Amino acid sequence: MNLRRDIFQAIADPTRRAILLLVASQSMTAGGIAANFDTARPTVSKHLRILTECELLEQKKNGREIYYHLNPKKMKEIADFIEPFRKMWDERFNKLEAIMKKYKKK
Amino acid sequence: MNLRRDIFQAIADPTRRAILLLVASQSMTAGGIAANFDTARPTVSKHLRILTECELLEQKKNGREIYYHLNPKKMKEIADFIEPFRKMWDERFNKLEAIMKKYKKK
DNA sequence: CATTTATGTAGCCATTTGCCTACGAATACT
DNA sequence: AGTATTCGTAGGCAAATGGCTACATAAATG
Repeated sequence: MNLRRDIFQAIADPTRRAILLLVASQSMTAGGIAANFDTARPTVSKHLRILTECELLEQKKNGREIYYHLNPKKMKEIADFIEPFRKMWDERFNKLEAIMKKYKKK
Repeated sequence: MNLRRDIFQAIADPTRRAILLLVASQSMTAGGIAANFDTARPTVSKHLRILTECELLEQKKNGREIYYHLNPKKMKEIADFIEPFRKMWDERFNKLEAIMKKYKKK
């Protein structure tokens, strides 16, 4: 399981999306994360590796435990992709944009 | 090439993301879309099928031509996934939210 | 120091993916 | 009618994916 390591590929797997949501609020150990899934621990470990390699997650070692936490900057890259489409459905967004323009002028 | 047809899987492929961006501003025919890529036309056709099956694209037949156009509602589903993470990087978003609250109160 | 605990890695396997070359179906053109 | 054009589908293939069972490594624990 190598090659093709980009955020979109990473996000494509349901388990990996679940991991991201799980770690969003607080950092968790590899084991703690794995405990939330039915798949074998090494399988989750592989998912963590993929998420880490594409920098959606970051590690922080603490003794023999490894904590994983989200990297918001990388999450933003996904948002950036859909941003051009946003105006196509979100009127509220346009309204806010308009307000923001006024706000900046002041 | 069957099974597992969801937006995230669809978005995972670079060619398919390019197609979405291409069709964003205007609807295009299958051939017109394929002309923008180096891959064989049937390959692009398959990508179009996948995007259509997961409802990111919609077809509109016109004679022997088939026009593809974006379905913003489905694009929003991707945005919905990252929405919970947005506050982690976008201060501007928070600022706008604050302003919006005031705005609504009036 | 031997043992348990927390993780990652190796290697194997079935399934899925993306791509290509025919080929088929339907509509337009002469 | 016969031919050209626009598309989708079938089938085959190499590579990637996700999962599992050992096994390796490294840090706590008794």
